Amino acid sequence: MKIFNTLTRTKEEFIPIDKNCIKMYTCGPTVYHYAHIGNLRTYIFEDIFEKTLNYLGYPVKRVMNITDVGHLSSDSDSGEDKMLSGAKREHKTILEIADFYTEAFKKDLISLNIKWPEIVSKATDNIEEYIKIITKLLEKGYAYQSGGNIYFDTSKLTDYYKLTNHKIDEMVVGVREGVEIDNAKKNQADFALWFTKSKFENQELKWASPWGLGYPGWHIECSGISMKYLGEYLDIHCGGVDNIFPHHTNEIAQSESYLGHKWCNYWVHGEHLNDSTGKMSKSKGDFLTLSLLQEKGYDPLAYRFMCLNTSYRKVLVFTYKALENASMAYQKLKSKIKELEPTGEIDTIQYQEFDNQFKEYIGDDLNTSNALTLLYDLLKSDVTGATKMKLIASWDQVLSLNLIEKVRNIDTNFIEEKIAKRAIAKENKDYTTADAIREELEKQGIILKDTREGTTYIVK
RNA sequence: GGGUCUAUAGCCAAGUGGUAAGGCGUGGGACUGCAACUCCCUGAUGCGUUGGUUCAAAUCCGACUAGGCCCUCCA
Repeated sequence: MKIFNTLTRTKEEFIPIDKNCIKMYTCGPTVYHYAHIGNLRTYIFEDIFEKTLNYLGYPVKRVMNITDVGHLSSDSDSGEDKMLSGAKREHKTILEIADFYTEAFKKDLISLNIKWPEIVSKATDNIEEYIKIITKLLEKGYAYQSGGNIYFDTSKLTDYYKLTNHKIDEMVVGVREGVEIDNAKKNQADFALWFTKSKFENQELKWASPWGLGYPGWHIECSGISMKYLGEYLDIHCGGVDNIFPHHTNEIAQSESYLGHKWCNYWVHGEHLNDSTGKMSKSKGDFLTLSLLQEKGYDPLAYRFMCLNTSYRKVLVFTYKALENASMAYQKLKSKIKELEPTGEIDTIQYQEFDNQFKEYIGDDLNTSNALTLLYDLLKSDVTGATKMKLIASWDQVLSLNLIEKVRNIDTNFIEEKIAKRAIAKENKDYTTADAIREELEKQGIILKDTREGTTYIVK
């Protein structure tokens, strides 16, 4: 398959280290609040990526972290810890906050048919791993102690900015408001690996380390967890585009300095979901959660469908009009599929042709848009119903849109009786009764359809 | 200021040199007691503007315009 690699900024042929076990790491959430649907777009993309690899015959070992400590709102020793501010906001302990929002996140993923990664590990469960790495970085001279903290020395690297092409001399310090200059750092670009002195009085979580009681920096967490579970060589590392700098840049710096060789071959980033004013954030405007969309009557999978209609590498602007559009399209697609009957034999030649085309599309940098178009082409084609249904069921392993739902058990006698009663009412031109029966059944998800040959029904 | 990405019909969007996929919506029709569902028909001489390369450009190159994102919070 082909995939766009941020490292080279080109679409590359994917060459696995071991085709029998693809090693994939995806950055997980900081569980200090609900996820908004923009956050979730990234997990939809990663889910499609993992399932595409599976569909093309590659088993995947995927690891994801849960950040429950150390994520400051600034990377110098300033700003507030996100977890801490979440706890303060809700008058709970950090552990309570972490557990609560981890569960909420899990529910969101289930609603969106996103597979829970094989290994999910909490930042706080791997402290010894970070200490091991930091110790070695100090030994090798890539890190230094200053002002009570341990920092990574970015001046030791010549290719620190290889992921972004940033030019150090052109960088503007403090573009964002509220960024404080940390005087303990040797270079402005240096980042903290371990904090021992904390400004926060209530810093609940601290661990013993060779440098004193403290807690890890944010970036070390992903390197530590990744190397612990996936070893020294990684095939794929994913995340949202916002992670390219500084998070992934720093991960590369510390991991490769620690290992002494190249760490990860493919860096793949999902673009953001914006609103009409630009980037979506939890602090500004509507805080769009999945449950809010559900309250408004939208199926979470309609949102998944909306994401799949375009490329993961393009900014998607969220509007209710766009969601409405996707929702209608998704419902229509499902009802079309519902009317399929598994008639005829499975035409193996046609099956292969369609399936190969599908693989070509999703294998082309996850072109889900073309994959969906192929689905419409299939529905319109003259292949047998049995072939169509088998293909759709198979493709849905990747698309995960519940395209083929199990028909629930229904009392056919009951429906037939109602239809008969309604027919009599219609004979007598008693449309009030006829419409009442139609409505009654509709409430139970049974849609009547009057045709020349009589009344039939479909079950929703 | 530097980096990076984007611009295709009312909306979402594919397209990577061979003459503009697909979906939603709109309008028309079939079906219906009326509907809903479904089905059929219906859209860009045109791909931000402008030069250039080429037999051929939405696709390649230059300039310009508009906008997004990053430059130590984020997915």
